[in-house]
Amino acid sequence: MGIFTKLRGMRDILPEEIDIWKKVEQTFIEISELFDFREIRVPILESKYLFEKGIGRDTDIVTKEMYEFKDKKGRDVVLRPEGTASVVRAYIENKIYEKRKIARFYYLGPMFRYDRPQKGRYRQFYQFGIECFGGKSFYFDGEAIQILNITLEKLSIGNFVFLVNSLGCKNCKFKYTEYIKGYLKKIVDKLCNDCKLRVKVNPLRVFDCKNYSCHQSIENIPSIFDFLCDECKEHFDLLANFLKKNNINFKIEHKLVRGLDYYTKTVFEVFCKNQDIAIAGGGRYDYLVKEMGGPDIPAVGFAVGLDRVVALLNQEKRQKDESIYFILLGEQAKIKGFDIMRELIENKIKVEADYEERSISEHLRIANKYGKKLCLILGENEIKKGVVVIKNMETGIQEEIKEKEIVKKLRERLK
RNA sequence: GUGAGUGUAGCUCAGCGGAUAGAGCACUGGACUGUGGCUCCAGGUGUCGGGGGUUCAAAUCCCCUCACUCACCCCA
Repeated sequence: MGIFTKLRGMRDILPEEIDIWKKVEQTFIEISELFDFREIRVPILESKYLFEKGIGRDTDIVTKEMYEFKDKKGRDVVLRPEGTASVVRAYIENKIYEKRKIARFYYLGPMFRYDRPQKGRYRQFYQFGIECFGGKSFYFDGEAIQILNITLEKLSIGNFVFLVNSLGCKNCKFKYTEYIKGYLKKIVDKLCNDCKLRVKVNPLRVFDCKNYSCHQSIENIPSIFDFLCDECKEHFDLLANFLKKNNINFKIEHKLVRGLDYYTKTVFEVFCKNQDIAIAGGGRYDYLVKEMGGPDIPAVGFAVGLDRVVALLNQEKRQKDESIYFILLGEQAKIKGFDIMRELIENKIKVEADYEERSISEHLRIANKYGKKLCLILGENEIKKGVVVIKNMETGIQEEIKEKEIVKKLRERLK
């Protein structure tokens, strides 16, 4: 090991893994674009206050998980911990609402949270997300879930389920939270230390506690559904009906609460049973645009943890080296080899060459180790005859071919 | 931020107070000088994560530190 190592929670994504990353990203992009979502690229560095306002001042993300520092002018800046706040900012700042009734965006890129790393969790991680502004119909919620579902299916991610809940509108959410706070205060002695804190900061989070005794204590706690107004209830019922009709594997989870303050009405999460981990989360945020200084416009979106999706796919398979290994023996062959390679790349045939002086045995051993299917051999003998040898590494069969037929023959042999 | 576990060869790991620190795979050279995989032979495989301490003696025990892994909090 050298002197330098990567910072904690950071990672290198090596070429072997890149194909699968590209596939995951491309699939999300493709499906989202088919629903006419458009890419938006927002800065990685933003003002700290954007997230205090957006995510919530008391959330864990803001209080202890942001990479924050002062720039040279003393401004408080942070590496973005999530994408929604930035996209909302851009939506308002660029007055998109003047141009479009419904505005659909997708984004892609690194996010940063100063957490302790563990399985599926890094300090720099990657998210793909969509945000749809301007629609309050449940169909927009359904569309977001549908996009996620189609993409995950297309990627052959198995064994996942959508957990769905409603937090209600501003009024319902407030009433319920106050009720729960009162309820918990009465039984506070039975709760664990973490939960005692939660009662003050975010009472609904007590639902997520894994402590058995806490679980018992709140077993009979009334559900949010007893507090939903008619409109919220209808919104949720219609969405549930939509999901059923579209054969989406979902489960109503009354105790699903998400840690970002801005969510209202629909919240959901994609939970993968194989890894026992959530790979995506999202929901509706009808007041955020207004709270951040824009007009009163509802919105819904989700974010996917790409690292986690890639991890699920990575266990499955790896690809073989598809390029051709070009063996060049001697100086003359190298000179001539460049002419041939030029012709190959013009015909989109991938070729790898090693220009070091090596014996043919060594070259073949290397090609074998790399898992090459075909080798191209060019040495003095071949130059004299005006030919090149194609060797199939699986069968061992070699054939001499005329220079002019190289592209044609390689195409045939690559099939 | 809290808790647990692990750091020894390129990789996977054994050694857990005693001599010059080991195995498998990989790697390098040769048998085989323009033909890989198979076999055989010969070999480097090393700040034992770093620093300090205990001891005649430390990879081994103790303390500190760093890194990784997992769990909690929280989240993708």
